Amino acid sequence: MKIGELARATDTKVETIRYYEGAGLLAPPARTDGNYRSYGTDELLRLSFIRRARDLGFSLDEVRELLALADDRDQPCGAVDAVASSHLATIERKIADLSQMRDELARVIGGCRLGKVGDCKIIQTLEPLRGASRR
Amino acid sequence: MKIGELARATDTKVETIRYYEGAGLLAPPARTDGNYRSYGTDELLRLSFIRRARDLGFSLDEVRELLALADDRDQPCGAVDAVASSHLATIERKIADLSQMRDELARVIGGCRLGKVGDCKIIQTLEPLRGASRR
DNA sequence: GCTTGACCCTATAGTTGCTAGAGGGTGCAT
DNA sequence: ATGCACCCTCTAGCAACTATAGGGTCAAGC
Ligand SMILES: [Zn+2]
Ligand SMILES: [Zn+2]
Ligand SMILES: [Zn+2]
Ligand SMILES: [Zn+2]
Repeated sequence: MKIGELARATDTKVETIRYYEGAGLLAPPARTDGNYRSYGTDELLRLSFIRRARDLGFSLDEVRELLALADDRDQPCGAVDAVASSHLATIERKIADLSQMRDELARVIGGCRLGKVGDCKIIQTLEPLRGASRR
Repeated sequence: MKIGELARATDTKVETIRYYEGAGLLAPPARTDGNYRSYGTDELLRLSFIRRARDLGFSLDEVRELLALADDRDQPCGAVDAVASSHLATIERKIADLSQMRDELARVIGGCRLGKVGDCKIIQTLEPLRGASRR
């Protein structure tokens, strides 16, 4: 199949597929006489793998690692688990950071009485030495 | 004060301060005879504002907007509230997305029995079609 | 008065993961 | 032969920095 078909089949943009090839996630495929990339089922499977991993938030480096690990089917899967678990920890850290941001931001916004800018709690919070609330 | 002092006072890297200047968040400051940037209290306050806004996750575009709004102290603060509220909504969307990722990833990892890669639930989840019909 | 070292300067490229464009070639139908 | 959808390579752009390279400045110590 041509790159456009592969793109439709995997819900990926054509440019992204070419980008993955340049990034070493997909091997350079066979070419037609007209120099078009020509893909088969293997590439479809590999790209599906990549897309699913990306949907789970894995970085391209992690995806590369997972792809390499997936090829050694008889090895123990501890390394796979390690990549996934450390990624999960990263996501949880991000959620924690964002939740703290959300709480603080919501608190600040809650203080706004929709008056003048000079009296706005949001602005005062951002202006440390001129306004009220310090932390 | 020189840029290094300002950097220490605001917990910002020197390069970041210069970057903010190039990005139009800080005006080009006065220079010494030796062509060193020379900052005063105004710049310290402005950079503190920027850092606090960044800590709350505002984009540089949003910070620019907030800085502009903060200057018109007699205007109503509705626009400030709008920027902050829409940013809060963005953060909440991010948290929701990441939480879904976390749940799915945790579920997948929970299925791993630490056997061989070929039997690993993590790998199988990423390889949608291979579980049934391989090659 | 000369060197050392901490600090400063500009300009440019790298990071992540794509996305968009320019400027062209291919393949098929009308 | 002409239009059109699709493909090609190469380059630049996005956010928000960060990190070099290759210099200049300034005060202290010998
Ligand atoms: Zn990760
Ligand atoms: Zn307000
Ligand atoms: Zn925002
Ligand atoms: Zn496993």
